[in-house]
Amino acid sequence: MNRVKTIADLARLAAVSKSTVSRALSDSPLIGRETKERIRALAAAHDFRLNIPARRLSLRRSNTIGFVSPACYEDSPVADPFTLEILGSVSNALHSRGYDLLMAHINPRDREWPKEYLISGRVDGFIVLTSSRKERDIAPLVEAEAPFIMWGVPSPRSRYCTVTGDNARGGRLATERLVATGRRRIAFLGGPAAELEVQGRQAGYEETLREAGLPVDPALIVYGDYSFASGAQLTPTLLRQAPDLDAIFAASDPMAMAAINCLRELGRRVPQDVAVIGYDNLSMAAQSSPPLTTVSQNLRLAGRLLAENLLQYLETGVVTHVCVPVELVERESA
Amino acid sequence: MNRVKTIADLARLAAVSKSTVSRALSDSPLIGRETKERIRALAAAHDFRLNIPARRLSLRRSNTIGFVSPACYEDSPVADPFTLEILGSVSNALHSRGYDLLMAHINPRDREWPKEYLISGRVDGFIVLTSSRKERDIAPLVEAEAPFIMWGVPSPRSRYCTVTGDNARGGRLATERLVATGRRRIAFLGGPAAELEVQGRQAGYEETLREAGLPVDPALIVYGDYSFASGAQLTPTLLRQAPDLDAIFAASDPMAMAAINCLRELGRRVPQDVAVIGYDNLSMAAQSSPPLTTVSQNLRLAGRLLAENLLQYLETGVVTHVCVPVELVERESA
DNA sequence: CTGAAAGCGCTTACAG
DNA sequence: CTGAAAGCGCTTACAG
Repeated sequence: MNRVKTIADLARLAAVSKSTVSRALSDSPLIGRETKERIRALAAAHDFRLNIPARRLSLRRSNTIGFVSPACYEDSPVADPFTLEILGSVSNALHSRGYDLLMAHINPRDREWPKEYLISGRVDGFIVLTSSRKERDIAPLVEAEAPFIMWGVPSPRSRYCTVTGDNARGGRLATERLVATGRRRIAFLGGPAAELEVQGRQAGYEETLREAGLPVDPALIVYGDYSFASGAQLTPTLLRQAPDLDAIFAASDPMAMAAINCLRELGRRVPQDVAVIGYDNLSMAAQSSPPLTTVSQNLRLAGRLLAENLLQYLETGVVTHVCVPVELVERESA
Repeated sequence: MNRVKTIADLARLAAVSKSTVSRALSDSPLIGRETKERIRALAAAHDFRLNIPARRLSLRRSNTIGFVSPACYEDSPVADPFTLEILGSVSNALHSRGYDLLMAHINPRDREWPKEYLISGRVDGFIVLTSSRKERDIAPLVEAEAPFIMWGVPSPRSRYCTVTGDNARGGRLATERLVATGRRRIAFLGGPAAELEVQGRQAGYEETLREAGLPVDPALIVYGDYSFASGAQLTPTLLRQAPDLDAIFAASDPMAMAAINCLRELGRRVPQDVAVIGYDNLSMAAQSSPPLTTVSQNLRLAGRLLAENLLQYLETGVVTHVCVPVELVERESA
């Protein structure tokens, strides 16, 4: 028995036309239930799969989304655990909508990459995760008029879709918890100062301090880049500038863990001497020792919204900006 | 000026046939240098890109590789930093050979996924990274006769390509370092006991102990799953079974960092009281505090070999098994 | 060196 | 409800 490779083969077996097979497989209402079932059974029996490149050519649509992240930068890939966690939920959401997920390979010095993927029909749009170098990665997309959605706070007058966390509220929740447990010298171990999400969290942090009658002390505020490395580097700085600090609100879980590590090395106990709160609730947070109290962004939902709102944009052209809710996950570090 | 979207448009502009345009763009030796340059200049001027789905249909080859990893399991995606680091180098290597990288979405309870990607022509082969559930993920691939390459030690009588690290040597290098610095009660904080790579490392560990005249003590040996979580969970066990341990050789950098964290929490200093060595030299290793001494597997090279050997297999059918060299990166934790 | 033509395997407007 | 035919945009054997 020779393999059934094309709808023509299947049509011959079923003694119908290619059109009918095509319609039966795509569940067209034009085809009678009985015919449809017969053809589908035949297809299943022969392990038949539609040829997808042919389908894409015919439909002039790739049903593929490009994932843009520093993990696939050409020169210096950045391995950020956040990327990987959100990648999983994006993949799930796209899969259930019948879309493939392509890792876009980016040369940050080149502005042609969106065209390379888009004009060539390899991708219908992009999901962009680019924590620290937003402008640089976004510009070529805007220039190429590429359909895309970004994780992060939109810049004013942006015409692209975004999904973001509620940063001001995240900053509030963390700071309120620290204030409520009696901390008075609370440090802000931030991400890049230029980022709107960092500013949002800082605003939440400062408001909460003021409401509690605590001063906002610049010596307690530093900016890093979300990485473990920057947490390890900045914690000693913080301790030097403010030896009496009794809490740290970090911009990411890796930063929080780096901070805990440094604090212990320098003889401070966590949470007794210094309470620490992270951000994102990555899988590592629950397993850290002590288990990390952290602000959860519901990355599962975030991934789904990134996928669904981009697909919706492709269909309708409607630009959406959504904000996923944020909650404090209380564990032992604060 | 209306967009130049197909080689037919370009052919009209250049006053040649579609065949000539196609050949010029694919750099065929049949075309004269002058004609070729003229056509290519025209293509560049109009931002022309070949339609890739059409090309794939015509060539009956997708020029796309599927990346299989627990990061995209349907039910419970696993965010392992190792995955992300190797993904970057795989992406680079595939890109420079003209291949796209698709994230395969896997339902581990379903054996159809390789066919779904392969028979439908979406993918020419797979790169498989599946640390802890090898058999389960490999079986459907073997069954579907899918071309693939795996990161890891091949099981006996396997007919697929592999790239692996030199585990026995990794185990030796780490243990030798610990012995040389005077440690006598060295714990093995392993990965899954059933894995050949873990057995390889353990063999290197035990041999080195014996050569140094030290006993192999079962109380010093435990098995986890490479994750930060399992490091955090098993370090107290180890300490209970062997309170006098003075070194830990961990199966991954996250495990090593979890161990350091626990040790400090329990009042042991690192490296003074207990030396710790990790595995993989992920970016976090250099930034840990103290900076982690670790066994480096050269993931850059590993990624390149995964890509190149798979492509070579697709061309020639030659099954390769290669082993990337391993070296000890000496930092401060041991 | 160049071109006309067939073919890759789908989808769908059109006709019945 | 079903089929014949055109079309999606490439590549390449064949003929010149």
